[in-house]
Amino acid sequence: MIDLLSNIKIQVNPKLYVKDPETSALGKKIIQNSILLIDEIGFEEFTFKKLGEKISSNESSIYRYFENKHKLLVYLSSWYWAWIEYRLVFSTTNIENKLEKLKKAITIVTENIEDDYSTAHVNEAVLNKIIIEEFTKTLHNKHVDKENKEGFFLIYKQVNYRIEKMIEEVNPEYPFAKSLVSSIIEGSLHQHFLKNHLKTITNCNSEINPTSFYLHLVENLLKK
Amino acid sequence: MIDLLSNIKIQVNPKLYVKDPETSALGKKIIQNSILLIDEIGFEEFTFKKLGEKISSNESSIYRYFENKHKLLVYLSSWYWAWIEYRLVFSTTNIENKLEKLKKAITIVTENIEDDYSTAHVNEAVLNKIIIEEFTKTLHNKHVDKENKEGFFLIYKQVNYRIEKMIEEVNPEYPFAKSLVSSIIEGSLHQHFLKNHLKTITNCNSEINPTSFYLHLVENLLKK
DNA sequence: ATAATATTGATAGTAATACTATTACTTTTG
DNA sequence: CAAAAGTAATAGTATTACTATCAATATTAT
Repeated sequence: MIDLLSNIKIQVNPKLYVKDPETSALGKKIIQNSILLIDEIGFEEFTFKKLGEKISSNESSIYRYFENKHKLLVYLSSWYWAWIEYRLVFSTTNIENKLEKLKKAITIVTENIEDDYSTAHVNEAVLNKIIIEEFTKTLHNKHVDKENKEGFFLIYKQVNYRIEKMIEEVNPEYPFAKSLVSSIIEGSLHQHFLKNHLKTITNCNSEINPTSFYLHLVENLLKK
Repeated sequence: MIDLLSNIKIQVNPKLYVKDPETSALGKKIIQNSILLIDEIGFEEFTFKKLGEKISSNESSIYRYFENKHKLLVYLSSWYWAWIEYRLVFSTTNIENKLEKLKKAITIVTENIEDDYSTAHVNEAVLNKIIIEEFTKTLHNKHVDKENKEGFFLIYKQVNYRIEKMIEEVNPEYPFAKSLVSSIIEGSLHQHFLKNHLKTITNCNSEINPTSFYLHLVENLLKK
Protein backbone atom coordinates (compact mmCIF):
# COMPACT_ATOMS: atom_id res chain seq x y z
CA MET A 1 0.00 0.00 0.00
CA ILE A 2 2.82 2.37 0.82
CA ASP A 3 4.01 3.07 -2.69
CA LEU A 4 0.56 3.33 -4.14
CA LEU A 5 -0.86 5.77 -1.63
CA SER A 6 2.15 8.01 -1.65
CA ASN A 7 1.26 9.02 -5.19
CA ILE A 8 -2.34 9.76 -4.40
CA LYS A 9 -3.48 13.04 -3.02
CA ILE A 10 -6.47 12.81 -0.77
CA GLN A 11 -8.98 15.40 -1.99
CA VAL A 12 -11.23 17.28 0.37
CA ASN A 13 -13.80 20.02 -0.22
CA PRO A 14 -11.84 23.24 -0.95
CA LYS A 15 -14.43 25.26 0.97
CA LEU A 16 -12.92 23.76 4.11
CA TYR A 17 -9.70 25.72 3.87
CA VAL A 18 -8.63 29.23 2.99
CA LYS A 19 -5.35 28.05 1.52
CA ASP A 20 -4.72 24.38 0.71
CA PRO A 21 -2.44 23.05 3.48
CA GLU A 22 -1.04 20.40 1.12
CA THR A 23 0.68 23.11 -0.92
CA SER A 24 3.29 24.24 1.60
CA ALA A 25 5.59 23.02 4.33
CA LEU A 26 3.78 25.14 6.92
CA GLY A 27 0.44 23.77 5.79
CA LYS A 28 1.61 20.20 6.26
CA LYS A 29 3.06 21.09 9.64
CA ILE A 30 -0.34 22.48 10.62
CA ILE A 31 -2.07 19.23 9.63
CA GLN A 32 0.48 16.97 11.24
CA ASN A 33 0.64 18.84 14.52
CA SER A 34 -3.04 19.70 14.81
CA ILE A 35 -3.70 15.95 14.83
CA LEU A 36 -1.15 15.43 17.57
CA LEU A 37 -2.29 18.43 19.62
CA ILE A 38 -6.01 17.61 19.41
CA ASP A 39 -5.18 14.07 20.51
CA GLU A 40 -3.12 15.44 23.38
CA ILE A 41 -5.37 18.10 24.87
CA GLY A 42 -8.77 17.48 23.23
CA PHE A 43 -10.66 19.63 20.75
CA GLU A 44 -12.19 21.96 23.36
CA GLU A 45 -8.81 22.97 24.76
CA PHE A 46 -7.19 23.13 21.33
CA THR A 47 -6.55 26.67 20.03
CA PHE A 48 -4.66 28.08 17.06
CA LYS A 49 -2.45 29.96 19.50
CA LYS A 50 -1.33 26.72 21.18
CA LEU A 51 -0.83 25.08 17.80
CA GLY A 52 1.27 28.07 16.74
CA GLU A 53 3.48 27.63 19.78
CA LYS A 54 3.84 23.90 19.10
CA ILE A 55 5.05 24.45 15.55
CA SER A 56 6.97 27.66 16.38
CA SER A 57 4.75 29.62 14.11
CA ASN A 58 2.22 32.35 14.54
CA GLU A 59 -1.50 32.18 15.30
CA SER A 60 -2.19 34.57 12.41
CA SER A 61 -0.32 32.31 9.98
CA ILE A 62 -2.61 29.41 10.82
CA TYR A 63 -5.65 31.58 10.21
CA ARG A 64 -4.37 31.98 6.68
CA TYR A 65 -4.97 28.26 6.16
CA PHE A 66 -8.15 27.67 8.17
CA GLU A 67 -10.96 30.05 9.08
CA ASN A 68 -11.42 28.44 12.49
CA LYS A 69 -10.74 25.26 14.39
CA HIS A 70 -14.11 23.77 13.50
CA LYS A 71 -13.30 23.84 9.80
CA LEU A 72 -9.91 22.33 10.54
CA LEU A 73 -11.64 19.44 12.32
CA VAL A 74 -14.04 18.95 9.42
CA TYR A 75 -11.02 19.02 7.11
CA LEU A 76 -9.25 16.32 9.14
CA SER A 77 -12.42 14.23 9.24
CA SER A 78 -12.91 14.53 5.50
CA TRP A 79 -9.33 13.51 4.97
CA TYR A 80 -9.91 10.49 7.22
CA TRP A 81 -13.06 9.34 5.43
CA ALA A 82 -11.46 9.87 2.04
CA TRP A 83 -8.58 7.71 3.16
CA ILE A 84 -11.03 5.07 4.44
CA GLU A 85 -12.92 5.22 1.15
CA TYR A 86 -9.75 4.71 -0.80
CA ARG A 87 -8.83 1.65 1.27
CA LEU A 88 -12.43 0.43 1.03
CA VAL A 89 -12.53 0.55 -2.74
CA PHE A 90 -9.01 -0.79 -3.11
CA SER A 91 -9.50 -3.80 -0.90
CA THR A 92 -12.97 -4.83 -2.05
CA THR A 93 -12.57 -4.73 -5.81
CA ASN A 94 -12.21 -8.16 -7.32
CA ILE A 95 -13.86 -9.94 -4.41
CA GLU A 96 -16.43 -12.10 -6.18
CA ASN A 97 -18.39 -13.37 -3.22
CA LYS A 98 -20.89 -10.66 -2.21
CA LEU A 99 -20.89 -11.52 1.47
CA GLU A 100 -17.10 -11.67 1.64
CA LYS A 101 -16.93 -8.31 -0.06
CA LEU A 102 -19.33 -6.80 2.48
CA LYS A 103 -17.43 -8.36 5.35
CA LYS A 104 -14.20 -6.88 4.06
CA ALA A 105 -15.84 -3.46 3.82
CA ILE A 106 -17.17 -3.70 7.36
CA THR A 107 -13.74 -4.71 8.56
CA ILE A 108 -12.22 -1.62 6.94
CA VAL A 109 -14.62 0.80 8.62
CA THR A 110 -14.66 -0.82 12.04
CA GLU A 111 -11.11 -2.06 12.65
CA ASN A 112 -8.45 -0.44 14.71
CA ILE A 113 -6.11 1.70 12.61
CA GLU A 114 -2.34 1.58 12.70
CA ASP A 115 -0.18 4.22 11.10
CA ASP A 116 0.66 3.03 7.62
CA TYR A 117 3.41 5.57 6.96
CA SER A 118 1.99 6.20 3.50
CA THR A 119 1.57 9.89 4.13
CA ALA A 120 4.48 11.52 5.89
CA HIS A 121 2.54 14.32 7.57
CA VAL A 122 -0.51 12.30 8.67
CA ASN A 123 -0.28 9.72 11.42
CA GLU A 124 -3.35 7.63 10.61
CA ALA A 125 -3.37 5.86 13.97
CA VAL A 126 -3.56 9.15 15.87
CA LEU A 127 -6.04 10.54 13.36
CA ASN A 128 -8.23 7.50 14.00
CA LYS A 129 -8.01 8.22 17.74
CA ILE A 130 -9.22 11.77 17.28
CA ILE A 131 -11.99 10.61 14.93
CA ILE A 132 -13.19 8.28 17.69
CA GLU A 133 -13.13 11.09 20.24
CA GLU A 134 -14.11 14.11 18.17
CA PHE A 135 -15.86 13.21 14.89
CA THR A 136 -19.30 13.61 16.43
CA LYS A 137 -18.55 17.32 16.93
CA THR A 138 -18.32 17.94 13.19
CA LEU A 139 -22.03 17.06 12.93
CA HIS A 140 -23.50 18.04 16.26
CA ASN A 141 -23.80 21.81 16.01
CA LYS A 142 -26.17 24.45 14.69
CA HIS A 143 -24.43 24.66 11.30
CA VAL A 144 -24.93 21.02 10.18
CA ASP A 145 -27.66 21.74 7.70
CA LYS A 146 -25.82 24.64 6.12
CA GLU A 147 -22.54 22.71 5.99
CA ASN A 148 -24.26 19.62 4.68
CA LYS A 149 -25.66 21.72 1.82
CA GLU A 150 -22.17 23.00 1.11
CA GLY A 151 -21.00 19.39 0.75
CA PHE A 152 -18.80 19.17 3.83
CA PHE A 153 -19.93 15.61 4.56
CA LEU A 154 -20.05 14.22 1.04
CA ILE A 155 -17.19 11.78 1.48
CA TYR A 156 -18.63 10.44 4.71
CA LYS A 157 -22.00 9.91 3.05
CA GLN A 158 -20.30 8.28 0.09
CA VAL A 159 -18.62 5.70 2.32
CA ASN A 160 -22.07 4.96 3.73
CA TYR A 161 -23.53 4.70 0.25
CA ARG A 162 -20.89 2.26 -1.00
CA ILE A 163 -21.54 -0.18 1.83
CA GLU A 164 -25.30 0.24 1.44
CA LYS A 165 -24.96 -1.04 -2.14
CA MET A 166 -22.99 -4.03 -0.90
CA ILE A 167 -25.75 -4.89 1.56
CA GLU A 168 -28.30 -4.72 -1.21
CA GLU A 169 -26.18 -7.16 -3.20
CA VAL A 170 -26.11 -9.60 -0.33
CA ASN A 171 -29.78 -9.32 0.54
CA PRO A 172 -32.01 -7.04 -1.56
CA GLU A 173 -34.96 -7.78 0.72
CA TYR A 174 -33.38 -6.31 3.83
CA PRO A 175 -35.46 -3.18 4.48
CA PHE A 176 -33.07 -0.96 6.43
CA ALA A 177 -29.81 -0.97 4.48
CA LYS A 178 -29.08 2.73 4.97
CA SER A 179 -29.75 2.71 8.70
CA LEU A 180 -27.76 -0.46 9.14
CA VAL A 181 -24.71 1.06 7.48
CA SER A 182 -24.86 4.38 9.30
CA SER A 183 -25.37 2.57 12.59
CA ILE A 184 -22.33 0.37 11.92
CA ILE A 185 -20.02 3.21 10.91
CA GLU A 186 -21.00 5.54 13.70
CA GLY A 187 -21.61 2.72 16.17
CA SER A 188 -18.16 1.33 15.62
CA LEU A 189 -16.60 4.65 16.62
CA HIS A 190 -18.85 4.58 19.65
CA GLN A 191 -17.80 1.05 20.63
CA HIS A 192 -14.15 2.09 20.37
CA PHE A 193 -14.97 5.06 22.57
CA LEU A 194 -16.72 2.89 25.16
CA LYS A 195 -13.82 0.45 25.14
CA ASN A 196 -11.59 3.36 26.11
CA HIS A 197 -13.87 5.09 28.60
CA LEU A 198 -17.07 3.28 29.65
CA LYS A 199 -15.95 -0.33 29.65
CA THR A 200 -18.99 -1.65 31.50
CA ILE A 201 -21.41 -1.10 28.64
CA THR A 202 -19.46 -2.77 25.84
CA ASN A 203 -18.13 -6.25 25.17
CA CYS A 204 -15.22 -4.79 23.28
CA ASN A 205 -11.78 -4.92 24.87
CA SER A 206 -8.27 -5.90 23.92
CA GLU A 207 -9.46 -9.33 22.76
CA ILE A 208 -12.92 -8.68 21.32
CA ASN A 209 -13.08 -5.82 18.84
CA PRO A 210 -15.99 -3.91 17.30
CA THR A 211 -15.26 -5.69 14.02
CA SER A 212 -16.22 -9.09 15.49
CA PHE A 213 -19.40 -7.65 16.91
CA TYR A 214 -20.47 -6.10 13.62
CA LEU A 215 -19.42 -8.98 11.39
CA HIS A 216 -21.45 -11.35 13.56
CA LEU A 217 -24.38 -8.93 13.49
CA VAL A 218 -24.40 -8.48 9.74
CA GLU A 219 -23.98 -12.16 8.94
CA ASN A 220 -26.90 -13.10 11.15
CA LEU A 221 -29.08 -10.23 10.08
CA LEU A 222 -28.74 -10.67 6.33
CA LYS A 223 -29.11 -14.46 6.29
CA LYS A 224 -31.96 -15.37 4.04
CA MET B 1 -48.70 8.12 34.10
CA ILE B 2 -49.41 11.75 34.92
CA ASP B 3 -50.51 11.30 38.51
CA LEU B 4 -47.87 8.76 39.29
CA LEU B 5 -44.88 10.66 38.02
CA SER B 6 -45.92 13.93 39.56
CA ASN B 7 -45.23 12.41 42.95
CA ILE B 8 -41.83 11.11 42.02
CA LYS B 9 -38.74 13.22 42.15
CA ILE B 10 -36.15 12.31 39.60
CA GLN B 11 -32.85 11.93 41.45
CA VAL B 12 -29.56 12.88 39.90
CA ASN B 13 -26.01 12.85 41.24
CA PRO B 14 -25.73 15.80 43.69
CA LYS B 15 -22.18 16.44 42.50
CA LEU B 16 -23.72 17.82 39.34
CA TYR B 17 -25.10 20.92 41.00
CA VAL B 18 -23.96 23.46 43.58
CA LYS B 19 -27.49 23.97 44.85
CA ASP B 20 -30.33 21.60 43.98
CA PRO B 21 -32.43 23.38 41.33
CA GLU B 22 -35.51 21.39 42.38
CA THR B 23 -35.58 23.25 45.72
CA SER B 24 -36.51 26.73 44.48
CA ALA B 25 -38.57 28.57 41.93
CA LEU B 26 -35.46 30.08 40.35
CA GLY B 27 -33.85 26.62 40.13
CA LYS B 28 -36.86 25.23 38.28
CA LYS B 29 -36.89 28.24 35.99
CA ILE B 30 -33.22 27.55 35.20
CA ILE B 31 -33.99 23.93 34.28
CA GLN B 32 -37.07 24.74 32.25
CA ASN B 33 -35.52 27.57 30.30
CA SER B 34 -32.09 26.05 29.82
CA ILE B 35 -33.81 23.22 27.97
CA LEU B 36 -35.67 25.68 25.76
CA LEU B 37 -32.64 27.90 25.17
CA ILE B 38 -30.25 25.03 24.35
CA ASP B 39 -32.84 23.73 21.90
CA GLU B 40 -33.15 27.18 20.38
CA ILE B 41 -29.55 28.26 19.94
CA GLY B 42 -27.55 25.06 20.50
CA PHE B 43 -25.18 24.17 23.32
CA GLU B 44 -22.14 25.98 21.89
CA GLU B 45 -23.94 29.32 21.70
CA PHE B 46 -25.68 28.81 25.03
CA THR B 47 -24.28 30.90 27.91
CA PHE B 48 -25.40 31.60 31.47
CA LYS B 49 -25.57 35.26 30.58
CA LYS B 50 -28.12 34.62 27.82
CA LEU B 51 -30.07 32.29 30.09
CA GLY B 52 -30.08 35.01 32.76
CA GLU B 53 -31.56 37.46 30.28
CA LYS B 54 -34.20 34.94 29.20
CA ILE B 55 -35.42 34.39 32.75
CA SER B 56 -34.84 38.02 33.84
CA SER B 57 -32.31 36.89 36.33
CA ASN B 58 -28.61 37.36 36.78
CA GLU B 59 -25.69 35.34 35.43
CA SER B 60 -24.20 35.13 38.91
CA SER B 61 -27.41 33.67 40.31
CA ILE B 62 -27.23 30.79 37.85
CA TYR B 63 -23.64 30.09 38.87
CA ARG B 64 -24.99 29.44 42.35
CA TYR B 65 -26.87 26.44 40.96
CA PHE B 66 -24.40 25.09 38.41
CA GLU B 67 -20.62 25.38 38.24
CA ASN B 68 -20.67 25.65 34.47
CA LYS B 69 -22.80 24.87 31.45
CA HIS B 70 -21.21 21.45 30.97
CA LYS B 71 -22.42 20.27 34.37
CA LEU B 72 -25.85 21.67 33.59
CA LEU B 73 -25.95 19.56 30.42
CA VAL B 74 -24.84 16.46 32.31
CA TYR B 75 -27.56 17.25 34.88
CA LEU B 76 -30.22 17.50 32.16
CA SER B 77 -28.98 14.27 30.57
CA SER B 78 -29.03 12.44 33.88
CA TRP B 79 -32.54 13.68 34.46
CA TYR B 80 -33.51 12.40 31.02
CA TRP B 81 -32.04 8.94 31.51
CA ALA B 82 -33.54 8.68 35.00
CA TRP B 83 -36.91 9.50 33.49
CA ILE B 84 -36.35 6.91 30.75
CA GLU B 85 -35.34 4.35 33.36
CA TYR B 86 -38.46 5.01 35.37
CA ARG B 87 -40.64 4.51 32.30
CA LEU B 88 -38.61 1.46 31.34
CA VAL B 89 -39.09 -0.28 34.68
CA PHE B 90 -42.69 0.80 34.97
CA SER B 91 -43.76 -0.45 31.57
CA THR B 92 -41.84 -3.73 31.51
CA THR B 93 -42.73 -5.19 34.90
CA ASN B 94 -45.31 -7.91 34.69
CA ILE B 95 -44.59 -8.72 31.08
CA GLU B 96 -44.16 -12.50 31.18
CA ASN B 97 -42.90 -13.12 27.67
CA LYS B 98 -39.16 -12.38 27.64
CA LEU B 99 -39.06 -11.23 24.03
CA GLU B 100 -42.11 -9.00 24.44
CA LYS B 101 -40.49 -7.48 27.50
CA LEU B 102 -37.29 -6.75 25.61
CA LYS B 103 -39.23 -5.30 22.70
CA LYS B 104 -41.09 -3.00 25.04
CA ALA B 105 -37.79 -1.86 26.55
CA ILE B 106 -36.30 -1.15 23.14
CA THR B 107 -39.40 0.78 22.21
CA ILE B 108 -39.03 2.96 25.29
CA VAL B 109 -35.40 3.89 24.55
CA THR B 110 -35.78 4.38 20.81
CA GLU B 111 -39.18 5.97 20.30
CA ASN B 112 -39.96 9.61 19.69
CA ILE B 113 -40.85 11.42 22.90
CA GLU B 114 -43.85 13.64 23.39
CA ASP B 115 -44.25 15.93 26.36
CA ASP B 116 -46.22 14.04 28.97
CA TYR B 117 -46.94 17.04 31.19
CA SER B 118 -46.05 15.00 34.26
CA THR B 119 -43.39 17.45 35.35
CA ALA B 120 -44.38 21.07 35.06
CA HIS B 121 -40.91 22.52 34.57
CA VAL B 122 -39.55 19.89 32.16
CA ASN B 123 -40.80 19.61 28.61
CA GLU B 124 -39.80 16.04 27.83
CA ALA B 125 -40.28 16.43 24.08
CA VAL B 126 -37.84 19.34 23.93
CA LEU B 127 -35.49 17.60 26.34
CA ASN B 128 -35.50 14.59 24.00
CA LYS B 129 -34.61 16.93 21.14
CA ILE B 130 -31.60 18.30 22.97
CA ILE B 131 -30.52 14.79 24.01
CA ILE B 132 -30.53 13.83 20.32
CA GLU B 133 -28.47 16.89 19.42
CA GLU B 134 -26.23 17.31 22.46
CA PHE B 135 -25.95 14.16 24.60
CA THR B 136 -22.75 13.07 22.88
CA LYS B 137 -21.02 16.17 24.28
CA THR B 138 -21.47 14.99 27.85
CA LEU B 139 -19.15 12.06 27.06
CA HIS B 140 -16.84 13.37 24.36
CA ASN B 141 -14.40 15.54 26.26
CA LYS B 142 -11.18 15.23 28.23
CA HIS B 143 -12.99 14.85 31.58
CA VAL B 144 -14.97 11.65 30.79
CA ASP B 145 -12.81 9.34 32.83
CA LYS B 146 -12.78 11.61 35.86
CA GLU B 147 -16.52 12.25 35.62
CA ASN B 148 -17.25 8.60 35.05
CA LYS B 149 -15.37 7.80 38.27
CA GLU B 150 -17.45 10.41 40.06
CA GLY B 151 -20.58 8.58 38.92
CA PHE B 152 -21.93 11.18 36.49
CA PHE B 153 -23.06 8.51 34.03
CA LEU B 154 -24.40 5.89 36.42
CA ILE B 155 -28.02 6.22 35.40
CA TYR B 156 -27.15 5.97 31.71
CA LYS B 157 -25.11 2.85 32.36
CA GLN B 158 -27.91 1.42 34.48
CA VAL B 159 -30.39 1.78 31.63
CA ASN B 160 -27.89 -0.12 29.48
CA TYR B 161 -27.48 -2.78 32.15
CA ARG B 162 -31.23 -3.37 32.54
CA ILE B 163 -31.70 -4.04 28.85
CA GLU B 164 -28.58 -6.19 28.75
CA LYS B 165 -30.22 -8.47 31.33
CA MET B 166 -33.34 -8.69 29.21
CA ILE B 167 -31.27 -9.75 26.20
CA GLU B 168 -29.64 -12.47 28.28
CA GLU B 169 -33.08 -13.71 29.24
CA VAL B 170 -34.12 -13.94 25.62
CA ASN B 171 -30.93 -15.53 24.37
CA PRO B 172 -28.18 -16.37 26.88
CA GLU B 173 -25.94 -17.56 24.07
CA TYR B 174 -25.78 -14.22 22.30
CA PRO B 175 -22.17 -13.14 22.84
CA PHE B 176 -22.37 -9.33 22.54
CA ALA B 177 -25.27 -8.29 24.78
CA LYS B 178 -23.55 -5.20 26.18
CA SER B 179 -22.40 -3.89 22.82
CA LEU B 180 -25.79 -4.58 21.30
CA VAL B 181 -27.54 -2.52 23.97
CA SER B 182 -25.13 0.40 23.89
CA SER B 183 -25.27 0.44 20.12
CA ILE B 184 -29.07 0.51 20.18
CA ILE B 185 -29.35 3.27 22.75
CA GLU B 186 -26.73 5.52 21.24
CA GLY B 187 -27.52 4.42 17.69
CA SER B 188 -31.15 5.34 18.10
CA LEU B 189 -30.21 8.90 19.03
CA HIS B 190 -27.98 8.92 15.97
CA GLN B 191 -30.76 7.69 13.67
CA HIS B 192 -33.05 10.43 14.98
CA PHE B 193 -30.25 12.91 14.30
CA LEU B 194 -29.76 11.64 10.74
CA LYS B 195 -33.49 11.76 10.12
CA ASN B 196 -33.33 15.45 10.99
CA HIS B 197 -30.09 16.36 9.24
CA LEU B 198 -28.49 13.74 6.96
CA LYS B 199 -31.53 12.07 5.48
CA THR B 200 -29.63 10.24 2.75
CA ILE B 201 -27.89 7.81 5.09
CA THR B 202 -30.88 6.61 7.08
CA ASN B 203 -34.12 4.80 6.28
CA CYS B 204 -35.83 6.64 9.10
CA ASN B 205 -38.33 9.36 8.22
CA SER B 206 -41.84 10.38 9.18
CA GLU B 207 -43.14 6.88 8.42
CA ILE B 208 -40.30 4.57 9.39
CA ASN B 209 -38.88 5.19 12.85
CA PRO B 210 -35.71 4.00 14.57
CA THR B 211 -37.88 1.76 16.74
CA SER B 212 -38.93 -0.36 13.74
CA PHE B 213 -35.32 -0.68 12.62
CA TYR B 214 -34.09 -1.83 16.02
CA LEU B 215 -37.04 -4.12 16.81
CA HIS B 216 -36.49 -5.87 13.49
CA LEU B 217 -32.77 -6.06 14.17
CA VAL B 218 -33.11 -7.53 17.65
CA GLU B 219 -35.76 -10.05 16.71
CA ASN B 220 -33.68 -11.39 13.87
CA LEU B 221 -30.44 -11.32 15.75
CA LEU B 222 -31.60 -13.14 18.87
CA LYS B 223 -33.56 -15.83 17.07
CA LYS B 224 -32.25 -19.20 18.12
C1' DA C 1 21.22 39.11 -10.15
C1' DT C 2 17.59 41.66 -8.91
C1' DA C 3 12.92 43.20 -8.88
C1' DA C 4 8.32 41.78 -8.04
C1' DT C 5 5.37 38.87 -5.52
C1' DA C 6 3.88 35.72 -2.14
C1' DT C 7 4.37 33.96 2.42
C1' DT C 8 5.18 34.28 7.13
C1' DG C 9 5.94 36.48 11.75
C1' DA C 10 5.18 39.94 15.21
C1' DT C 11 2.38 43.01 17.41
C1' DA C 12 -1.74 45.20 18.69
C1' DG C 13 -6.43 45.42 19.28
C1' DT C 14 -11.64 43.99 19.89
C1' DA C 15 -15.70 41.69 21.46
C1' DA C 16 -17.27 37.83 23.79
C1' DT C 17 -16.82 34.06 27.10
C1' DA C 18 -16.37 31.98 31.44
C1' DC C 19 -15.87 32.82 35.23
C1' DT C 20 -14.94 35.20 40.66
C1' DA C 21 -15.73 38.60 44.17
C1' DT C 22 -18.15 42.00 46.57
C1' DT C 23 -21.97 44.41 48.09
C1' DA C 24 -26.58 45.55 48.62
C1' DC C 25 -31.29 44.38 48.36
C1' DT C 26 -35.20 41.20 49.11
C1' DT C 27 -37.49 37.21 50.77
C1' DT C 28 -38.18 33.44 53.88
C1' DT C 29 -38.10 31.37 58.34
C1' DG C 30 -37.56 30.73 63.37
C1' DC D 1 -39.17 41.18 63.74
C1' DA D 2 -34.45 39.75 63.52
C1' DA D 3 -31.41 36.60 61.47
C1' DA D 4 -30.40 33.97 57.74
C1' DA D 5 -30.68 32.71 53.15
C1' DG D 6 -31.30 33.80 48.53
C1' DT D 7 -30.91 36.95 44.64
C1' DA D 8 -29.44 40.96 41.70
C1' DA D 9 -26.17 44.25 40.21
C1' DT D 10 -21.80 45.63 39.26
C1' DA D 11 -17.07 45.21 38.45
C1' DG D 12 -13.16 42.84 37.27
C1' DT D 13 -9.85 39.02 35.22
C1' DA D 14 -7.88 35.77 32.04
C1' DT D 15 -8.65 33.55 27.90
C1' DT D 16 -10.59 32.86 23.36
C1' DA D 17 -11.43 33.76 18.72
C1' DC D 18 -10.67 36.34 15.91
C1' DT D 19 -9.04 40.98 12.49
C1' DA D 20 -5.76 44.34 10.89
C1' DT D 21 -1.40 46.16 9.93
C1' DC D 22 3.26 46.11 8.82
C1' DA D 23 7.81 44.32 8.61
C1' DA D 24 10.79 40.46 7.43
C1' DT D 25 11.82 36.67 4.64
C1' DA D 26 11.36 33.42 0.85
C1' DT D 27 10.23 32.37 -3.88
C1' DT D 28 9.84 33.22 -8.74
C1' DA D 29 10.12 35.57 -12.93
C1' DT D 30 12.79 38.18 -16.06
